[in-house]
Amino acid sequence: MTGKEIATRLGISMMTVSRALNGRPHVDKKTRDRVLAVARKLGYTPNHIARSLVLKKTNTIGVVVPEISHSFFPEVIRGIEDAVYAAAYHLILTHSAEDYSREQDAINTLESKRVDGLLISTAQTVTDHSTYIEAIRLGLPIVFFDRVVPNIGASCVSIDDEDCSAQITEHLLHHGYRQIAHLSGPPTVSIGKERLNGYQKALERNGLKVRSDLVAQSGFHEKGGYSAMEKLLRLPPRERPDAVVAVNDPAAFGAMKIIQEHRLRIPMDIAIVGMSDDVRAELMPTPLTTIHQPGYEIGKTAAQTLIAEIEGKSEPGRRIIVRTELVVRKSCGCL
Amino acid sequence: MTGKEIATRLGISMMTVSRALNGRPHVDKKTRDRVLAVARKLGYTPNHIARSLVLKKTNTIGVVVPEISHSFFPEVIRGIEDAVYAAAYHLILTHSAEDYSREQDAINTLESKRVDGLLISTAQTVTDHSTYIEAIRLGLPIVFFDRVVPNIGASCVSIDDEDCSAQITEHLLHHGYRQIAHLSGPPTVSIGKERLNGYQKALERNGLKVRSDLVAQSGFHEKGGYSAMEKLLRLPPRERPDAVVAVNDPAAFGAMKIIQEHRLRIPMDIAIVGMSDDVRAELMPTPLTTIHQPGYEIGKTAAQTLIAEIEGKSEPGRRIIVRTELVVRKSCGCL
DNA sequence: TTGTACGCGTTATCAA
DNA sequence: TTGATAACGCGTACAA
Repeated sequence: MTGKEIATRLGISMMTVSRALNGRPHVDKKTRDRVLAVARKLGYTPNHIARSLVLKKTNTIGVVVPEISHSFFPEVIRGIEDAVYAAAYHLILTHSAEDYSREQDAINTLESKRVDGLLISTAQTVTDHSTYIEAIRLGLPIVFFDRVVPNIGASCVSIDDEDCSAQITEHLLHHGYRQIAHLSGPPTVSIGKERLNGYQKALERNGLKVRSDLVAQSGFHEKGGYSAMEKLLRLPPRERPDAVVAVNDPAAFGAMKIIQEHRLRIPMDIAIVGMSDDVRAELMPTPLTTIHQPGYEIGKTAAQTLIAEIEGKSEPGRRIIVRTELVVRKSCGCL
Repeated sequence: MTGKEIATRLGISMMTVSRALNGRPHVDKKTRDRVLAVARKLGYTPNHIARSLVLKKTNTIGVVVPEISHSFFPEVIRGIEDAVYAAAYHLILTHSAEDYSREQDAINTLESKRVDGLLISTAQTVTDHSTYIEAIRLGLPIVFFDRVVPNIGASCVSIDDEDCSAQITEHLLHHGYRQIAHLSGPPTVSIGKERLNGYQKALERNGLKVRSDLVAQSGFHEKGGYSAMEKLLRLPPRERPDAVVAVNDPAAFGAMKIIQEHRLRIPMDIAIVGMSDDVRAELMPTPLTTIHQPGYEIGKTAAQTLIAEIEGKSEPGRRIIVRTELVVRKSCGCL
């Protein structure tokens, strides 16, 4: 079913059909009604592919996430979907599985599919930003979210990672902990670096030295948290941490597991805090103190920002910070 | 950057460029190398829109899920994404937010975008199947997953809901429970109906009558589970259930909450089981016995089935059952 | 109000 | 091995 068929069937021109179907002016009401009637009867479906080709606009945005199934990103995607739906856009979803070359693959195809813009949260293994820069140079708007790449001309939507990390570290300091360790994320990813910075600055602001033996790289997952914590527990008793700031909740879960296997008590022997407020955080044997990261809002804001840029209503290169909230539970020992 | 530009720049025809770029035969090796070199230098990106228009093939499938953020569907989507990526297809994601008209909207746009096939899990409020039937009639393959619509010519991938429900009900029966209640899903959705059937059949097979006062409609969410259970707890003590089969884990969580508010003990006073194996199930104060639903596998299988049908390698109308597993924890009282 | 010509970027077909 | 032509379905610009 094409517009042309409707046209010949009605003995009118394709143009009139097009105008009628799109609710454009300059078409007689009677003609319009006849067109709409025939269209409905014949089950006409407009062909967005053809339309996109001539208009050079797909009303589609491409999304690249590093991971689909861990509670935070689904929330973000829901926020994106809501914003995108409200603006009558659509969403091609790809995931990089934390793999750089797969991410590049995704970006290339998304470009081939002529999406109007890109929403990206970078993979852990990303080191080179040339793909992003090239896309931007060619006029394809990009908005980064959560794991962002600032200062290359793209807008970024995230929480203030450094500040969050400093805030939760200071929460521990104010409650008397002095040997505070950090389970750090991959240093290649923005949030890994910034959360480490926040942790260090909080210590320094409070007159403590940063001890490098108290920083263990865990990555973002439970397994990494487990083994990084294992390393810290091997320190001589007097040098062991009395509290731990994990780069995110899953890493904290892994750490909590091995702490318990060592028959140490949380928070009495070791306090621990996370970041992200995973669904599981409040259900742990000792509920986890953490920072709530509003995934839905991050997604929605990122999508709205991107669409505004696509439509020329907003300039690229903005840095948008979404507000977070400290959620105090039992694992930090102050309740 | 278009193929035509490469052609004029090299003084050859567009067709030769096309052949070279797509690795087709009948093009001189030297010519091919020159084309590829220029393409790279100029940053040429093939235009899938134009290609799709002439080929009548987008290599894209549309996915409609009722809900994005609740642990099961993200798993499914990850499975879909993996299968789709492996077959060099892409994925347009939409969500219906359990709303029928929004689902129809999504299907219509997906048709307009000329996706090669549809992967659907129906919204709760769906009553009318004509949109699906019409799409199938027009030659657009559909595969339903999880919440399926059998017997309309589309393949369905799901667990055997009736059997699962019967199995977990019999697990309770074998352990001596006799007044078993059911928190049921919406009767309009396949899994709601079938799980109710399974529950009833299990009772009947074991010589028990189904008591309608022990069936309370909870829907799929925590809140519904809470209020449905509230109703059951208002029964006179002797008529109260000694065990509960919830239609899914979230409904069970809601029920557990009010059971505890009534200072009743799980499983001593009331045993309870769920279905779906939510991430939170094992972390509840009393870990929940449930049936593990392999979301990743459901998604992957559904996508593979759809792609096979798109490519004519498989016939529609198949009924694929994915294996499940009973996960026994403390809430059923047999540990 | 309506219609005509042309173009969007690509591929299939057939001829050279 | 190469190229010319037509076609995919629609919208813009202009003319009638």
